[in-house]
Amino acid sequence: MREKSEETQKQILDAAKKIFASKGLAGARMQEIADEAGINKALLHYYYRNKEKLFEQVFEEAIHKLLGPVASFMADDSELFTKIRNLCHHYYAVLIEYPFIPIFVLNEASVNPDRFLRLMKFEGVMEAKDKTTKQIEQSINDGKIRPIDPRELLWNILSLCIFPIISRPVAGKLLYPDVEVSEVLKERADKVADFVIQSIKI
Amino acid sequence: MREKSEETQKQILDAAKKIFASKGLAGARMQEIADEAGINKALLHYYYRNKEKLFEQVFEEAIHKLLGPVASFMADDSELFTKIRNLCHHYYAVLIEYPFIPIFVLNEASVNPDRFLRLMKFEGVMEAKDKTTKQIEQSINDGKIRPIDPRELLWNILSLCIFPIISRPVAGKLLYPDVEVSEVLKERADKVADFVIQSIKI
DNA sequence: GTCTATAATTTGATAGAC
DNA sequence: GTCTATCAAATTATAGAC
Repeated sequence: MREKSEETQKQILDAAKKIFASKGLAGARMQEIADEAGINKALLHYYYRNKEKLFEQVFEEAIHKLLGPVASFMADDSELFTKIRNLCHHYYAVLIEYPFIPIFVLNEASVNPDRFLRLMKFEGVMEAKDKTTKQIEQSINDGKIRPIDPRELLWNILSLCIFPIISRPVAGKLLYPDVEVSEVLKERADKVADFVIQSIKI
Repeated sequence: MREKSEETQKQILDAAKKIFASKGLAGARMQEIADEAGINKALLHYYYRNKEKLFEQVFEEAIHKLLGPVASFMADDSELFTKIRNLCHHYYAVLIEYPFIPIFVLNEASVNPDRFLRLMKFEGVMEAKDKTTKQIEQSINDGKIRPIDPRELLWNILSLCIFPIISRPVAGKLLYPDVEVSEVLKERADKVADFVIQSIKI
């Protein structure tokens, strides 16, 4: 079936991504990950010395996928409404694939906020944020959007992009009992962008 | 130091609250809870037969504090914008006082959505939601607000009320490095209500 | 590289003295 | 009611054959 190590490695990472996503770090079982990858525990440990290392791999890859583009999107020269739309789409796309990121980051952040802050600085998020902040202020001065604290606006966008992902299991059952929530989420990026733009446009 | 069982019980519940909130059910260790409570594991098991039972106790108490009043607010007969404002204020008021509840609930809800759903039904959240949903639809038909899927609107309000609380440590450092975030949060309820109403009003 | 079998460790839970 | 000591089960991790 499988011939190469690279192939197995990918299977492991995909399996780990899936299990970590639904169970979290503590709740995930190495056996379950091995099963999902179609191999056994021993081989899993052969590829990744321990569970912690495996998680680090998946997590850092995920963070990079999330924050790298966020910084790029915020730092580019597109018009404000376009930028908001791009940001929403990106957040939803990545977080649907790595839904465990927010909860894990938030858990860690409550214990050690500086660790995540360091990662954000490394990815260039701070400068990107400053640039977007200036852009928002400029848009207000130009009479393009109503007055609003840029920090407030950014926090709102983050809330509307991230919270639905982490609340998906319960909100899905509460609000969308008869629909496939993953489908709802896919369409939600654009609707959230609309919601934000509706709120700030003159 | 301790004389009575009631006192010990409270210490246990407070400790469990704290540990479960930061580690989740799977991540929490009975030893750690015992340490935090200033007792030993055996005594912990004397008060609560097993970890599951202890968790149930803490979880249900937290849910009740959060959802009971929410259901009342949603079920009352106030006008839509007033209701939105009330909801935002209530969420912020309660969650500023009990900031551990959301992470705690979301952690577990991701793993076991049905447990949370059962509690929501018990607290009467479903009926309250249905009533507010009808109210939103009526407001759209009356031309009072722009067309929007009620589920989408409710999910947005929840996001804007809950996410800032759980992201406070990291968002605070990112967005408000030189300000006291607790002060920002206190004023935020009204601003969030404004943001939502601005987005949906005609 | 991949497997089976097993060691080592963690941790929830209990027995029994005081 | 509270403790020390210990068991039993679950789970991570490794040894060693192929």
